[in-house]
Amino acid sequence: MQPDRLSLTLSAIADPTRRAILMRLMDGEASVKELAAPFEMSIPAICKHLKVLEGAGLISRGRNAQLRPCRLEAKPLREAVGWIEEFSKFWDTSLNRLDGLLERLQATDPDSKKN
Amino acid sequence: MQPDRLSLTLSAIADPTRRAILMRLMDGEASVKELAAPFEMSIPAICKHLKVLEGAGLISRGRNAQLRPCRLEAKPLREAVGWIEEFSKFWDTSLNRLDGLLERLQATDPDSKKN
DNA sequence: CAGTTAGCTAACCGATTGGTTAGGAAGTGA
DNA sequence: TCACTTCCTAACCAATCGGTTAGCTAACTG
Repeated sequence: MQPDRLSLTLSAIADPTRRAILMRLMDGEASVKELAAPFEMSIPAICKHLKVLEGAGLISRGRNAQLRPCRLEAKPLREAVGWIEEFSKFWDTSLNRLDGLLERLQATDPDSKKN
Repeated sequence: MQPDRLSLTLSAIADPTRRAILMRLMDGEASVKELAAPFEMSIPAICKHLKVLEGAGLISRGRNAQLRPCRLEAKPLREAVGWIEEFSKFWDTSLNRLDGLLERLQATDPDSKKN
């Protein structure tokens, strides 16, 4: 069963390497080599991550001489935001007050951050 | 390397079965059997999904006789919303106009939809 | 007590994931 | 032409994922 678009998007951004790549692309287009630089992994590994991101529609690729620059695409993530915000809405209406209360209670704890 | 909390959350909701379970839990607590009913898979399979959701902190479990009811938990998904909204913000400010332009350009296609 | 119900773990399986190395294609430029 | 750079695919590998069945515990019920 091929996964639906939302699942594709979410599993694409579930990987920290791929999120870091997306963050980097917020500063503008970048080549594969530039994207790979911060990581301790091979170029082909980065290529695979880029393929996943492209498959989810989160990036698109251009062509400039030998370079195949990547840039961000907006739409699919909007859908993900939509889904998650369904839940936000639910929690905002029914759980926010309890949530705030809990945080306040934890804040009264002197300095032990055990959670 | 154990994954960070955000990755845990996102990969938990990347699965359509688990999203359906969360949706169901928006209507209130439910037992494992109740949660399993709509699906064509075995109870142990559902148990595994519940374990993933619990591991991500998205649900918690109670105890009532033989039942071990599940309920939603709010916090981890908030973090996910936060991360994704970082991107929304970026796109809203810098890409929306380009986005609209591109859609208009694609709309040179015969009769196409507006939004 | 015996029998039923709810839920779990263990062991197993095939498919997918996330990485590697090797090697090749395509473009640049001496 | 030849060398170099950039990026890709192919093949492989270990680990994880998503499901199964079998069998167990714990709690209710007759």
